[in-house]
Amino acid sequence: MKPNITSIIDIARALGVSTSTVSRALKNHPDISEETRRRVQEFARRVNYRPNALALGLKQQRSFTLGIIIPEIVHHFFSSIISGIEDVAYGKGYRLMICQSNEEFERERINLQALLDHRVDGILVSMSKNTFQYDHFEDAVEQGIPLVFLDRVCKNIETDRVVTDDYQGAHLVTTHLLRKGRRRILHLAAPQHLFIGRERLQGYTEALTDHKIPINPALILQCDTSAQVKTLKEQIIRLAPNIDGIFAVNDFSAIAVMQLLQEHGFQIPEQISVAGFGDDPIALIARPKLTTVEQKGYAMGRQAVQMMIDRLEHPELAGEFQTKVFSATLKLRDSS
Amino acid sequence: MKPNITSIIDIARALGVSTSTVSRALKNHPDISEETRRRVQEFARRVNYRPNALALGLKQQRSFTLGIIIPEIVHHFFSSIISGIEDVAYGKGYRLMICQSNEEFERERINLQALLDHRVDGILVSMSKNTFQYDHFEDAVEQGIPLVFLDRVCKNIETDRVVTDDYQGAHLVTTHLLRKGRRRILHLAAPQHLFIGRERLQGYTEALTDHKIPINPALILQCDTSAQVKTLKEQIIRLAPNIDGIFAVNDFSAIAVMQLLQEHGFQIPEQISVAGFGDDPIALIARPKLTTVEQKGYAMGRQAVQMMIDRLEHPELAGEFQTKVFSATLKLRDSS
DNA sequence: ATGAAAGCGCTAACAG
DNA sequence: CTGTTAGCGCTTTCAT
Repeated sequence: MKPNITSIIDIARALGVSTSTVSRALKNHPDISEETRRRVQEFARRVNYRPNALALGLKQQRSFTLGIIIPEIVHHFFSSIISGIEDVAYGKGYRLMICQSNEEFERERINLQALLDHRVDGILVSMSKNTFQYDHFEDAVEQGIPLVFLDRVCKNIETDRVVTDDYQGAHLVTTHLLRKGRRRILHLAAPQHLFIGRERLQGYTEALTDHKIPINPALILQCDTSAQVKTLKEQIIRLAPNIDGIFAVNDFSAIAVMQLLQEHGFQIPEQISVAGFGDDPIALIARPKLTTVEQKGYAMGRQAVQMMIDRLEHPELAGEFQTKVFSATLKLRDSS
Repeated sequence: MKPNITSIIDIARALGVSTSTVSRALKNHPDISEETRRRVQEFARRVNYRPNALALGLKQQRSFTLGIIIPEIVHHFFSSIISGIEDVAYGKGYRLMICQSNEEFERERINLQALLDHRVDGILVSMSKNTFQYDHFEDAVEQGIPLVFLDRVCKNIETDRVVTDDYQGAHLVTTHLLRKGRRRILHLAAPQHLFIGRERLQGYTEALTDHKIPINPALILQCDTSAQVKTLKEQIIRLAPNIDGIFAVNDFSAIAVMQLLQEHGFQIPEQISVAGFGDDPIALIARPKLTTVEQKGYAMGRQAVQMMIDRLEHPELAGEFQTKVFSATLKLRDSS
């Protein structure tokens, strides 16, 4: 930040007017004479004047910057969310500060604080897997910073939310497996303190119940990463001969388990049908192509900022908090 | 940004001292009495005081924020870069503003301007594919904002750079294919205005030349996305019977072409060996697993911020600009 | 139609 | 050891 950047003061000095005149001329204030406005704007353009966003933010108590905290940017779902957010945010003149929690609570807390320090106008959050306490979110809300939770929502905090209908998606895909004649379906579940984990498990169990199939707890494993599939390798292989379907809570574990089974000679989908959740691009790379549930990350991101900006720009019609639910659709492919 | 956030002024008022005393006490200035320091710090902690980064930035002409412009966050390579950047930047007290150009020049220009408006201290850039003019970068440099180019460097601008040894990587993988006895190797190339495109092509051609194999221009196709593989489908299939190897400029096109060939009955690697570049996680999902060149995104990101922060914090030893080259290593897998 | 002055939150030179 | 003052860049009353 070198001093050789032009400020409103430089322009004022150069043109022999006051800074207030320059300020007004620049934003087409009606009080300013045509002549002065022209001179100022022309000069500003010539010297490539750009307002200092820091000064603006300080003055207006409004930074036109939004914060984002997501678990891991490397996951396609989250990066799609970011793209969605970015596309509408930029269009409306907002900038973004993006942080990753890396699924760590402490990092999430620090990130949140950093965003507050920078006086962002609002924060979009997808909670880390390892967040079990919520004071940091409460602090933000108390300071008057609106939050919008995305996908990984925090039920203990009253805010706007944007989620996938996880229950419905899980029900949908489990039902699909059942219709294919699968009866002994293994569920690779997400941690149960996560709302999405509970919802997807419930979709699974209720679909089974709808088909009068008793729930077998031995067929519910907590296993939501490919690394965990490796860890639980033995156990899964032991189960394999006795199952005919798998519903994994995301595509990573779905593909990992599919490949594990293939290495052990199981035919997918002939012997075991496999389905995932999320429709990550890898679902199309895997062989067989993975049946999965589409989750509309990009659209969810757009929706989330939309709600945020509405709230920021129309605090009067604040009203109640909203939860926007995106329904999930089945992507039928070759693995089931 | 509600006014109910405590400022240094509130603390001063509450404790009956001046704001400068508070400011000094907070940063352990030696002039302040033990007693006052304790009182101030205690109070600050109690009311959860946090300095306003906007005010700080304005005052110190230094925002402790870095900008990043990358083509697309959804690509694993770029999100790894971001993770690397983030990990060291946060450790050193810098925050990040991340922007995507979506491979559009105009978006890149706008993003750059937005970052300058926010008075970031420096900008890390990986150029868009469609950037053919560089005035926006020059402007930044002229304003005294240091740039560091990452991977997609701009040769026309004098700055620090962090790159993969694309030439060497391409030479390595092509040589590998040659050693496997492949002689008619198709190269799916990146656009030639990109430095990486030229370097990888050159690695390919020189490896062939080293083996006394004449370059066949018909075996060089510009095709660096899976979408383009689809577009060039017919042409590729027509070539297929006459080739025995493929070196693709990245893993997306490598896998797309591999799957295209498989659908048309070609055996990989028996009939045609395929190799990519980048070592994206999809290389391990594809079947056969893709031979590729590892590109150390995370490490490159770390290196790039490191150089940036060094430059910012030690302008005195500014010296010449540096280019840090990461050598590429071959990931031998089943597709070759 | 324009300018002077105050203030957003903070720091630092200068005074005492 | 502490306070006063000025100023970072900008907006906005309030005068004129």
